[in-house]
Amino acid sequence: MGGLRFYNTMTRSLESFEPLEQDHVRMYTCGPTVYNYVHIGNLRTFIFEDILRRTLQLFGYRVTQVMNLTDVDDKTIRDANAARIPLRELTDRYIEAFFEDIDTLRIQRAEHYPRATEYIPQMVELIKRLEAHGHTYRSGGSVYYSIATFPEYGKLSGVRLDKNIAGARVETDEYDKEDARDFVLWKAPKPGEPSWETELGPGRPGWHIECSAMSMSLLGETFDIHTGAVDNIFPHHENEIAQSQGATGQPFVRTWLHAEHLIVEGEKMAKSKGNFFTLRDLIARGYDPVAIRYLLLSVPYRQKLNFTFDGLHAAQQATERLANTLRRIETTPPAEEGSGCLSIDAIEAFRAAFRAGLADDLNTARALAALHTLLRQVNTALDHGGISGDVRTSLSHALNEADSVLDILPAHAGALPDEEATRIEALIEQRSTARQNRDFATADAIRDQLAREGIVLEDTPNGTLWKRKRQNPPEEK
RNA sequence: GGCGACGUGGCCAAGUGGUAAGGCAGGGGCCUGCAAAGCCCUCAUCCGGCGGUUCGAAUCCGCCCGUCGCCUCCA
Repeated sequence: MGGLRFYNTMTRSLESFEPLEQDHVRMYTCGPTVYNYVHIGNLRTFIFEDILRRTLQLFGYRVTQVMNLTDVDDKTIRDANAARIPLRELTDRYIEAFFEDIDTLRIQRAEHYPRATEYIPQMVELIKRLEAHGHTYRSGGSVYYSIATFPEYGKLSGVRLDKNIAGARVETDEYDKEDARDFVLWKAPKPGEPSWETELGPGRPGWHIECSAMSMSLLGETFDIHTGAVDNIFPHHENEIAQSQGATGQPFVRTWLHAEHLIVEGEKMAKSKGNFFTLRDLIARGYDPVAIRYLLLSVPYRQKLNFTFDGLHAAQQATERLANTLRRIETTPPAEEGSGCLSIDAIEAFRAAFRAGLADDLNTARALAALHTLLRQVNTALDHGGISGDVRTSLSHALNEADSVLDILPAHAGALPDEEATRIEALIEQRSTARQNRDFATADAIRDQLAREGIVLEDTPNGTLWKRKRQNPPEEK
């Protein structure tokens, strides 16, 4: 175990990772605000968190991951009101859609998905602790955090609020803050907004408090890793630190990891630019979820990821090639040990390179390069000496290990002799007979017919294989 | 105005002092009845530009040009 290195936003440096508990990592990953379908930018971050989680597991750690679901905020309230439905109905709908989407992308489930509205008592409790420590003030029925009482404020982001007021947009303050830099912990009730009766008075929570309350409730006052996208660094995570450490006096988080943004065709993704995509949009255009996953994980998380349809096409080709090679391995009988065979050394070199890539701050590009190199060696061996039974077992283990993190190889579907497959195989049988009789016209007619149905044939020394061709997405502009 | 990231072949991208991984696309060849799949060869004398440090830099320093992001609720 061990050997992992992560770039900690707090220290702005690469650090060796050691969890507080020897074999156990506790991490909090900022989740979605459930007022709409998640977009591919959100998913890039979730996939980074998935790779993080799986890498920790690969390196022997038990992981407890919490991902919050923000189900009360300005936008959820706005959209529920617009649709004239209860807030809960709106958020239930998009929570369900969220789980569908992460399943589609093979993102592993976290251990906990707390909803903000179910942690109101914990938030109130936390705010009371902050009050007891003198970090807050009340005004107009709201409770505010006084930045001036927390000297470390700004340490994570490097933002110095006193220095960048000029030029920044000046917010017209809807509430009554003493200082423009302060932020709200508890919002006074407003007409048309949900409100909770609490010891703080009626109202609803501010955005930042939920993450402090839920993370500490489920993971303890100090835990190992906190993640999100770069836009969360300021003010969200900065405020979380102020809230948590202001209340407990203990360090909040040991390692902060932040994913860079995804941009589209070189530009920030925005609904107004028409370059805004949800997972559902891409699936509807015929793209394969595994290709989308591949693309989103292929660029290391601290790099901006430029999402393009060319890139998605390339990802689709790459995943198809991986699948083809895997199929070759499975359908080729073991060879005798000999020259031209795949060596155990090649597999061990791959395992080392793959793990080294991930250990280096989740360098997925390096890990993928190692995988591609191995699979080329596999194909070369298959074309020449072959793969012996023993080597094949090791290969299989190594590939499973890699895919336990990447999850981009096709699932072993097993033999499923449904009617469709039976019919196709009967046609292939007819074609084989025709080929044996050198009746290529008939053979090709059968192949063409199947091709029109989206079935691709491959004649190999071990018989004719078939696969379903992925529907070719329409050309993008 | 403040803070920050980045600029490597047609596209994506690794590499942070020792002489350019990997993928996609392209070209040539092999295999095949023809395909498909796969393999082999090929594809950056060069890493935004100009200086500097060094025996040696894509990698360190300075300046310039360019792109992108954050600056109170956007992952």
